[in-house]
Amino acid sequence: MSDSEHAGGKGRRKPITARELARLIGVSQSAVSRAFTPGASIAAELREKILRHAAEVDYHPNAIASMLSRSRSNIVGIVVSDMQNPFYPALIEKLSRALQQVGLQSLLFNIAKGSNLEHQLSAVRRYNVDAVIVISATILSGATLRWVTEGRAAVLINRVVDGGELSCVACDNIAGGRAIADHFHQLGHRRVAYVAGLAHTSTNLERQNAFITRVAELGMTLGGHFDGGEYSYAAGRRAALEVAAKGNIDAVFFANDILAAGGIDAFRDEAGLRVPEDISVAGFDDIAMAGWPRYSITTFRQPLDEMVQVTVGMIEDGSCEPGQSATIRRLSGELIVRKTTGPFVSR
Amino acid sequence: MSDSEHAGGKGRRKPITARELARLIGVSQSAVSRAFTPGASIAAELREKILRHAAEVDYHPNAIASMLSRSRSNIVGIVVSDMQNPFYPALIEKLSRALQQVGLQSLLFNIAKGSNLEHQLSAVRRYNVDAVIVISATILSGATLRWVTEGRAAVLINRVVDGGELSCVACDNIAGGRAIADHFHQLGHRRVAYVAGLAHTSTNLERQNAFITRVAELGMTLGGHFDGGEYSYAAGRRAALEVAAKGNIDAVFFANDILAAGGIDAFRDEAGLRVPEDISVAGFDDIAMAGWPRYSITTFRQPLDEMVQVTVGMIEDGSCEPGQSATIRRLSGELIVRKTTGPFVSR
DNA sequence: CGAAGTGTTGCATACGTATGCAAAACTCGA
DNA sequence: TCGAGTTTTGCATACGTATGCAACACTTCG
Repeated sequence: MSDSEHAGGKGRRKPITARELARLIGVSQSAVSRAFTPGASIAAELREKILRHAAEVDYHPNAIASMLSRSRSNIVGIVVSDMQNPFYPALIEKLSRALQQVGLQSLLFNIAKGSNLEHQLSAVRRYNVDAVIVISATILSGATLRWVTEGRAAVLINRVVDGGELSCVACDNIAGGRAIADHFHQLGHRRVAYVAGLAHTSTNLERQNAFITRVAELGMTLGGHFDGGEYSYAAGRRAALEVAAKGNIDAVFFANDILAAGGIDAFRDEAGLRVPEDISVAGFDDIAMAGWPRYSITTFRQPLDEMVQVTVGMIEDGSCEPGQSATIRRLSGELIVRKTTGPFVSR
Repeated sequence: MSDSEHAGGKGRRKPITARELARLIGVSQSAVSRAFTPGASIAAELREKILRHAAEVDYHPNAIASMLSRSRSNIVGIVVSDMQNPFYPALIEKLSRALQQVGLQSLLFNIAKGSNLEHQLSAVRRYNVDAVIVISATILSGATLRWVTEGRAAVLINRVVDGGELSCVACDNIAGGRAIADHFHQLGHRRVAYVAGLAHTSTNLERQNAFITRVAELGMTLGGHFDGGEYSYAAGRRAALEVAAKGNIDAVFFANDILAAGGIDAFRDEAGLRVPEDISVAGFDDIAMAGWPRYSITTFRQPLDEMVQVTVGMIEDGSCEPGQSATIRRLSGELIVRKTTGPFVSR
């Protein structure tokens, strides 16, 4: 039973290295490296020869060694904390695809809500990610700032931080809040309510303030302001029950679509209200489900593709590097009127 | 304007290395390494001293260098191709959390449906991931097998491959298909239909065959067998319209909940059928949405937590290494009866 | 007090690729 | 044919940590 190297057994055999391949062909290891480096100084002829032999012996450059040598990982850390809201998976999917498009991989840091962030942050740092994308409303601003102080490229998506040191990409929540208020007003509603997700998050504050301000400007009454405590279906349901219990509300703006979905179900099935005949409901984000007939939620659409494009652009051109002054990109969204809002009917 | 090293500016300053820290304290670089390695041979006293100084100068071990040195990355590649179905984000979230729990990070490989897999597979290989978890029904069996032949630890979730060379973790789809058939039969339905997602996937085949077989055993009639072409809301809707057009069907088993959701909406809103009075509907997976009152789908629940636990276990104990004989773990699910199925009413 | 045993530390090197620099090969015009 | 200019190639080293091995310190027992 010979144990020669071409045994081809099932065990994990050590992959071939650039140096071995080089010796095999009779060139230098540098040549192999250059053959796999686009734009490197190498004759086209030699490159092809090397690539051909590489394919034969199944050589793949070791990305780890490359990272160490170049002090660059080609990996982007994506920090997320809530994958239950379909908006985030949708965003992550588009992001990771766009990043792969430009040769970057996505290392997922799925941070648990309660646990100590410090420990998780240290993981982000040990892996020398080229950039960090934070897609989370729940991370404390202080900790996030510390990363950038640490000197790492970073982009916050769907969240804006005041300090002016972090680059952000977000939808124009102000315009969104106003648009919903205008829409309610146009339909004839006069007593409206707002349901928050997480009260202290920037997205919530922006939508909330814009909505409330516009409501006042238009002479409508803010009949209530509720806080779900989280951006979830269950929270929307709870808030809706409070709204229903309070009574005398024409229209409700939920801080996002998942809340709205929970709210709509609670109104219809638990509070005995018809939507939109008895009460109008609007959400935010325009997740896929919002377009389904069972919900058909009037909402403010976030420009997902554009957000992704801008974010990847910032990472590519280095404009989110710590040296640069932070960019804040506000992308405009779009009011999508569906069937959860309708004209006011006096009762 | 001095340019000294403590300038503390905003630019990305190079992180301190173990060797620098060592010189600073007056110990060897090995000592620093050992201080950060649990179980290494080092005096508790010295370790504490090193860790204290490390915290002061903000030293973090470079994970890249560690990977290269140990030929082990502590990274698990997660291969996904469809994040639209909420089942997958939910699974990924739980997986990444469980992996972090045991010190592993998740590198996300979000493979595009149409594009050439070869290119993406090579990325999986260049990063020396310790293991690969495939959570995708759409990857070709041949390509997947090639990875393992390549000699990498791998686990397939929610998909079983015949060759016996790959470890798999899956729900007992056979029992699920049977349970749905039994449930339909108990309710008095006699003419049933099946709606496939992707026809050639193992999950689909198992659910389908079990269902159809049991339907025959119980003396029911298979009134139709439809193929959505993908596991999506839109596909479910299309299939439901076909079912409705065909007519004379008592109950439909959709291959998963997303299909079922689309189907239910199409029955109710487009075909004018009541669910479950006119037609019963069952799904599979028990995604969060299936429990919402608007849908309240009767479904077969996959034991998500257990699947994650088993998968991480296989990676930890190395039982999915290429040398080992492949394990196939079948986890039992549970029929969840909700409101989309009801007793047969003669028409 | 010396020897054996145990626990701790440092030295030196390996991991696999990238790249500055110099040597070599090639091109082109005089 | 030779030299200047350009492209291509190889050499040598750096990247930062882990670890086998030997040296060292310390404990314990005879």
